[in-house]
Amino acid sequence: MVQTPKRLTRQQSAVAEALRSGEDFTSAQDLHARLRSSGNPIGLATVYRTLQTLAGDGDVDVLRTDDGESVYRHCSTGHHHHLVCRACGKTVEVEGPMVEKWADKISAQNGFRDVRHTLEIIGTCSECPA
Amino acid sequence: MVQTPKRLTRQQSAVAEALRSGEDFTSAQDLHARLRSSGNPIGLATVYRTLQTLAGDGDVDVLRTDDGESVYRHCSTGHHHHLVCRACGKTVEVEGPMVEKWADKISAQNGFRDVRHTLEIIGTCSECPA
DNA sequence: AGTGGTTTTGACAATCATTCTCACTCGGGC
DNA sequence: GCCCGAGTGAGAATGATTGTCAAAACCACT
Repeated sequence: MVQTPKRLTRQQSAVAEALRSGEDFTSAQDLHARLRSSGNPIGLATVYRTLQTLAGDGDVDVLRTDDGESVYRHCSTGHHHHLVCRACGKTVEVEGPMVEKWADKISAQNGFRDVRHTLEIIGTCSECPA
Repeated sequence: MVQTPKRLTRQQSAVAEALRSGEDFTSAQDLHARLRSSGNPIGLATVYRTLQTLAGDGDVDVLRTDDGESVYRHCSTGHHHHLVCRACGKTVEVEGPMVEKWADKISAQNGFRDVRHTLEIIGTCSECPA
């Protein structure tokens, strides 16, 4: 198995940087538009590719909005979940050790292996009107 | 506000029935194909519309597969979560009262209102190879 | 059973995020 | 500086979902 060389390109840095500086979840399309308008020529396909790679490496979190769009966010720390405001998009990272344990227990009880889980909580934050 | 009459059509029954008889999550496309091939003429758009309605009424559960396809499943009982086999699609419904409480608590602590959450656990079940 | 007014349907076009294609470019080891 | 394969990008392709709108079906009323 030959390990593929990992080149460091301007585009990849740009995407990673843009994600790192953003607070909230961002769609690939948005990211592309933002990079473009900030004088950073980059192809849409490249944005998608880079995001996939980053997500695969666990450097960013991915989740799907209700309308089927994938959104990305830079996430440094280990496993955690998200509390998202449906109005303004504000995101709070939360941890729930008991949830992890519960999921593991349930899985074991049903004979499931290699288990992963996703948990998202969406609501309206205190700064947004009803 | 005049309440729109709810007509009972052959197509709607067919979709509801097909969902009720199915065990696992099914995509709209699959459902459409299955209805068609079982001698039940129905339009794709109608399948989507009906599924949306059913989902809105809380008669079916919706979730998104990793590749962005919406899948539907008939779910009788109240709020619960799913343990899904990534290989064969087998689905186990599970409840987690403590998870609900945890989610509520976290939300309250962060000042969120009108909170909903989604939790899916995926793994490989005991009957599927690694 | 017939009629009318409205909802629902369905074939097809349109949309839209994402992926594919493939010729071209550039990073970096020599 | 040279080379070559990984990386890029413009546009086409894909594929699920939604919109359109004339035609069909439903139901209340006679």
